[in-house]
Amino acid sequence: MERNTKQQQQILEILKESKSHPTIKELCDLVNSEYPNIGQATIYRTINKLVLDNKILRIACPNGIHYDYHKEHYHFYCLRCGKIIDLNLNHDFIVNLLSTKDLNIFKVDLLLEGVCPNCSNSEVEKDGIK
Amino acid sequence: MERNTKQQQQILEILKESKSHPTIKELCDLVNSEYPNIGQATIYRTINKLVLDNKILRIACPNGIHYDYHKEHYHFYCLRCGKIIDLNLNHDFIVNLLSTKDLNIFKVDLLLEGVCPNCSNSEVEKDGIK
DNA sequence: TTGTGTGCAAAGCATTTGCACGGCT
DNA sequence: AGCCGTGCAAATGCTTTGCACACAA
Repeated sequence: MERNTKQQQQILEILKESKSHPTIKELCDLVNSEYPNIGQATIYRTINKLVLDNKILRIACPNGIHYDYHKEHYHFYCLRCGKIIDLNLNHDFIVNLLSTKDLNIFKVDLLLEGVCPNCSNSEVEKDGIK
Repeated sequence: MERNTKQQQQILEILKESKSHPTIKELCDLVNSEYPNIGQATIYRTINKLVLDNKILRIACPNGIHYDYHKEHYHFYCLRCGKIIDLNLNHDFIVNLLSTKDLNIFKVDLLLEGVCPNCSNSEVEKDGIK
């Protein structure tokens, strides 16, 4: 039977409170700065379980995997600064868009890539994406 | 200056001819079965370059990264059998859907996850997704 | 001819795993 | 009390890198 341990609650809480979309490494640092005795194996095991249980989101960006507590929204990845911006697209609309197919859609994984307003406005590297 | 080597052409050709959406490992096997003396470092370097140059697609699935020669289409990942199915969604439509934002969209990364018709019809594991 | 790309092997990381112990239930 | 989850450290596996050589330009 499945147990609800203090560590799992604490890890989920840290991710929930994090404003950013941390990578595993960043999450380990966040967790360990508050709870130094949680081992990284536990963090990996917990995160993997949470993803499988659909309790958190796994965002596959060009610069690696990020995690997000909130669900039912999508993300934009800035190719210049790497910032991840939350998008409030209508979830049902997108699912409807795809429901003409004879496929049972459980999950929509959508990541937009481009240049965020900050980077668009900056004068640096205006000659193109690298 | 950038060189156009035989190895790069051969690797791209193998990926182009592959009907599936191979992982790096599968691609290495495919390439080496035809060209045994291409080293895996070369395959990694080539693939990474091709992705950066937007010549091939990098599909981040729950079971790992897959690659695809064809562009301008999207994918469905079957949570049961892991098969990847090409979707012919209208690219412009999806981009328009998102263009209301003040973001410069360069690329749309869309992966649908669910159960494919094959797996839906099969009697096995009909009690749910694992 | 020149310098980038390749092949090999080793290094470097990220992630997983084995095992003994701790603590939910 | 029983047993799943944890912590530690080691193992594993994937990806990158250093270096000498090959070959495209």
